[in-house]
Amino acid sequence: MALRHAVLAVLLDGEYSGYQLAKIFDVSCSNFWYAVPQQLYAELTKLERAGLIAGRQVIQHDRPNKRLFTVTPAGLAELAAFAAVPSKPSSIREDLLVMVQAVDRLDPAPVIAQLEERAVIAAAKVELFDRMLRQLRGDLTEETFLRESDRIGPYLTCLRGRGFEQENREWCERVAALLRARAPVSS
Amino acid sequence: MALRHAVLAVLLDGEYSGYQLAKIFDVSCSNFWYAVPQQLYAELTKLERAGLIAGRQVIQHDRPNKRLFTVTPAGLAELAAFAAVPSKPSSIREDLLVMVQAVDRLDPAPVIAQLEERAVIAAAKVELFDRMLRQLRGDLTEETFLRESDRIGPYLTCLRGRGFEQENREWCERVAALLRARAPVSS
DNA sequence: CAGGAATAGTCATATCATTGAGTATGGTTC
DNA sequence: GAACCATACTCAATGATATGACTATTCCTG
Repeated sequence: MALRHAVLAVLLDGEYSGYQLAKIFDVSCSNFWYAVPQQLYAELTKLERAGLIAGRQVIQHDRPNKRLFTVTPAGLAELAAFAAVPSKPSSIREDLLVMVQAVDRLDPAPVIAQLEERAVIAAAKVELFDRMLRQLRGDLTEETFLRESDRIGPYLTCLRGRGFEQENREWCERVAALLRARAPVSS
Repeated sequence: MALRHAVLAVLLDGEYSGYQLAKIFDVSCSNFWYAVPQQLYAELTKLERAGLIAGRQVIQHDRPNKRLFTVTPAGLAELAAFAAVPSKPSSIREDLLVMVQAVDRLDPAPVIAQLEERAVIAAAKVELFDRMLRQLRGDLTEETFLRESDRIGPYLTCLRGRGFEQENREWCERVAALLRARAPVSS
């Protein structure tokens, strides 16, 4: 029952189609939730049936028609109710950490390779988030923007995503260098 | 197919019963994977049937009997195969972030309360991880331990857990303070 | 004009995860 | 001695997620 709230939260920003949502929720740029398109289309159907969002058909001539969705007052109330109940911390589940946990008893080479690859990915995401942040705050300083803008939610979640990826990158680089130094391998 | 590898990775450290594993995988101290007891018992059954772990019955007189499990050579091979295939980054899914994403259109009071609560929880986990790290490295310095010990996997994952919670704490505190400053509320 | 990419979406299925309720034993505390 | 907690584990039902295969349209490129 949480994907639905993530969808509602994103639709607060404006009308989106399932396809557009799919891009927002994609791994490459989702800073607070991830979902595949199929999940989103299914969720949109449920949300519409529940009266929490309203869809309208848009006829297009240059590409397939689409349906754009907006949050209804009932949807906003649902979000408010969601925000009112205490949430549990999300659980950590990361394959790469499992590998590092076991690395003493395994060949470290593939683990090192993955750590280095992940560090690069994390660095790219940090840069992506930096671009998103700059775009969101326009020509204001961060401080001014956060004090005065009336739409800071996406900026704040983006900050969290940036912090996570920065941490991730530093850890991956440190661990990779360490494992390399301990067991000099060719790869 | 990832819980199974997490279980194998933990069982590398020694014999454990399902009940002991359940404690290790509990939210309060799991730094790289989380699972409820029922999942673990089910997974242990599957792993034993697949020959990846071996269990032995231990008769106890002061409390119920238990079964202790160890990784078999086949299990170690399975872990090695797992570490060899590239893993996907885990997806972010955090209720609290969904709330912050939507906070501009909601009453900020309950969100602020949850952020402050979460900051306290994160701070407690940082301290817990610090204690675990100290215990793991004994009287060695971190640098010496990481260079010379032959069991650094758990230490490294613990470092990642600490970094995550530290980041989390700082973000929660900052965002809570910011939202408080923007909309002075009673709560 | 064939092939591929982008847009826009659907269906089916299998596995995974969550939740709640149980069973059983022994020790401790009030 | 009743209640409660810790150990140790099981079963069942539901809900969420992941995976793969599909349909359809239009635009752009070679």
